[in-house]
Amino acid sequence: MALDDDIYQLRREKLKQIEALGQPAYPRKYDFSHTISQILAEYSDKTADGLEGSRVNVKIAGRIMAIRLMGKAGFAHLQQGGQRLQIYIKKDAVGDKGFELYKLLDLGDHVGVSGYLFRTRTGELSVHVDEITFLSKDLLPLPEKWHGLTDVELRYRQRYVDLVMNPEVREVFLKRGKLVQSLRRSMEAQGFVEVETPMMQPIAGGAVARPFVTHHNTLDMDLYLRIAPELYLKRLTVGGFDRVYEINRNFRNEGLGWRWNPEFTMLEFYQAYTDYRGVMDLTQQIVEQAAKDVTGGTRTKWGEDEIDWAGPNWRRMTMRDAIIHYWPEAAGAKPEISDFTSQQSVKSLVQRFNAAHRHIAYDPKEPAGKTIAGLFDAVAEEQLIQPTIISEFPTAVSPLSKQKPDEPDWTERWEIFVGKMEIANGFSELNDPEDQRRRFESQLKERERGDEEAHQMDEDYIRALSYGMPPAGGVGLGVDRLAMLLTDSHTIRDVILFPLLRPEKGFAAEDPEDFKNETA
RNA sequence: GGGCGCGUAGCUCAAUUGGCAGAGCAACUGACUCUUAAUCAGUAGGUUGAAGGUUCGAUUCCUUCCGCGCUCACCA
Repeated sequence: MALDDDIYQLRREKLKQIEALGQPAYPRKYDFSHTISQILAEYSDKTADGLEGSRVNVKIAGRIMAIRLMGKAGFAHLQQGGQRLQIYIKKDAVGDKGFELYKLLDLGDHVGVSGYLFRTRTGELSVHVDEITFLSKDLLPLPEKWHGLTDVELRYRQRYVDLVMNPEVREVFLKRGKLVQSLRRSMEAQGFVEVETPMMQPIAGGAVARPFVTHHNTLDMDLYLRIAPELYLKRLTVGGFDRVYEINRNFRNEGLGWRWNPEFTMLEFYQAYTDYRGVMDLTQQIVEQAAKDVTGGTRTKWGEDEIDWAGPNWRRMTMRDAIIHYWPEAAGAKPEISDFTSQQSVKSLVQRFNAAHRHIAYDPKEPAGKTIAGLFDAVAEEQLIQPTIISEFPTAVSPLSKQKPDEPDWTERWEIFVGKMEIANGFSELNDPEDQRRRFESQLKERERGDEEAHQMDEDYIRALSYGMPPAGGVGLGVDRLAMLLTDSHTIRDVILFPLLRPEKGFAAEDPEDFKNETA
């Protein structure tokens, strides 16, 4: 981008000429009488005669998205609030100075106009302008007017331009806003209290992921950007907040992909005196309600498929049943429930699957439960388009969940899958401090085995549990992924306004080391 | 990180077998007082991502690098 190129200079020149006409270059305010959407809503069905009979005076503001000059008159389309309205400027009506100003306008400029509503010969609702006020200059040219901006990199880097040019992008983010609103409303309706817990944590806990590290100078300590708020929210249940939730960012230092961004938004909530089944039903309701609030119905398009969010369409099965159900024919006879009990039989399942289907990584030293979870991802996740709740996860991959009373290798935990994505995760919260210590210790063994993502020991968390945490169910819900599903967006970057990108050449940030030295 | 693909004017895209780098929109000048992808006449705009190589000649072929996209493996 050249800020000193010809068009930029030329438009600066025009801005000076506009000032010479007595219009400030960057005025402070403009008192409009209507938004464009209000006018479209109120007057779209009024006839030409009707508008002439009782004249409607309006004052609107917007960005010029199309402009046509014809000698001593002209048209333009103003865009505001994602809507467009045509204006008609006639030299006789706006005067010499007003018309001079109109001739100095460019695509992308902001103006305010006052006038009355009428219909043109072709019937388009328009404003017959009697006064133009200049509001702000667009010094850089907008992208081409009917293809818009399609270059994906530019769309993400210059989202402001993307939003001006592509109304469907604006729509996605309005829907995302409605989604978050709906989630908050559902939580509040159930008596949950919204809280904010640390983003910077001395121990990155509550999930299994690699964290980002940062440093606090005064305390001279490293801190982790949180990978989850979980352990803090559960401390709050110890403190007597029986129903708490937080909607905020988590940070995970992992790869990027169509459903992964290093920072992502999560709704996480904890409800005392219930278990995984209680929060399962609640989460299903919340999600179904969100679909209704965002889209107005319970059926949404998802690529080639249609997702039905209505209650009766939800399926529930255990992880083991899902592996059996979705077991590929090519991999031979379906597994039996008993195949999931011993290390040896799990290993042979993996071997059968790998031989027939595709290769999944397998480390014979890892716990059988971890292998089973990997097997589930490979066998079943790809098949789960319609809302499906998978329950009973291996204890080995669930260090914070309560075990099933009759099967200690399995936990009271579930996840919701929709459109081949995990969108929520909930469980009966482990509140026995001694059991929790043992789970952390076995995670530490995994860490020693080379699993960088295994959970760290958190002594203060165990101390909190030792004061007595009520029985509780807790849930994490991926807001970005739900937004993707409800807007038919097939990459997470289309529901994040400013996704992470490599820094642009020439726009590089200051070296953090320099900054450190300056402040030291 | 591996594999595949892409990078040409501000934007959207062309360029035959390796043979003069082009169009539309945007911009500039002029005409036009109901247009709407306004129209009409004219003008300007390029280190073809960068460096190197092959060749009489490279947007085109080769190598390296940079950037982007898709995809596979790990994470939600």
